[in-house]
Amino acid sequence: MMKNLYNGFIRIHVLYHATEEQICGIDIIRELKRHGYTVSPGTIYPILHKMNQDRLLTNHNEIVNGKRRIYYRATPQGKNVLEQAREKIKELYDEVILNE
Amino acid sequence: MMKNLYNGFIRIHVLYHATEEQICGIDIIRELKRHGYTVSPGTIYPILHKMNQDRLLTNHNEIVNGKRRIYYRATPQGKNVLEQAREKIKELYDEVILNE
DNA sequence: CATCATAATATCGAAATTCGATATCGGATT
DNA sequence: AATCCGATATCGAATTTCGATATTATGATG
Repeated sequence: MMKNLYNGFIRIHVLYHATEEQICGIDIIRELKRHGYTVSPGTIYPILHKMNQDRLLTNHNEIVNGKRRIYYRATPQGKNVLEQAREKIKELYDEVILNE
Repeated sequence: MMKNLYNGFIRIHVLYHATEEQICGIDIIRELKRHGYTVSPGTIYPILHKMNQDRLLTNHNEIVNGKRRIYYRATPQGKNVLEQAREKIKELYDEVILNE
């Protein structure tokens, strides 16, 4: 049950990083691991595809070290969704952390 | 897509309130509305049942104003899950809010 | 004591999502 | 052109989602 407590968290992390810099699937898996989330390729790629399809992320190909990578960046719409998410995070924080 | 960004947030709010006081479905719908989340009965009751079944919440009946209410409180396990969630929230906050 | 009104909860079920497992792709090296 | 391997794509059974709808339980009414 409590696995999917954090699905939204993961998406927000992705959106945030895609705002700061261009990211690819492998980068994100590593980045999320740093945050304590272990996500497999079968998890992250469908997320990226969905967010791309929903116009929250754009993508372009690059060759790095002889390997093809698909880099993603947040679109204006993606940034907008992130901004809304920030409000929700602040509120959750105020309620659950500051009142503890 | 972005509706289910906040599913986890809603569950955490529920868990938090169930730690502070006893809550019933109707209370939660009102409380979540206060936080900007509009959830219907068809959404909240399955959530409560699931969390109850997963031993994060206990329940007991009460008659209030001639109506039966099922009140929920967080179990020790539920409080534990909330505690873990707090860590994740802090981390998300540090990353997404403080670095903005 | 039936019946109604209503607050609160329960259930349904088609559609969407989840994610580990597995397959595929594409460039480099030899 | 064969092979390797980092990176991405796909599969699909199981689970989740949530608006719509039904049911329940209690007090009030006649």
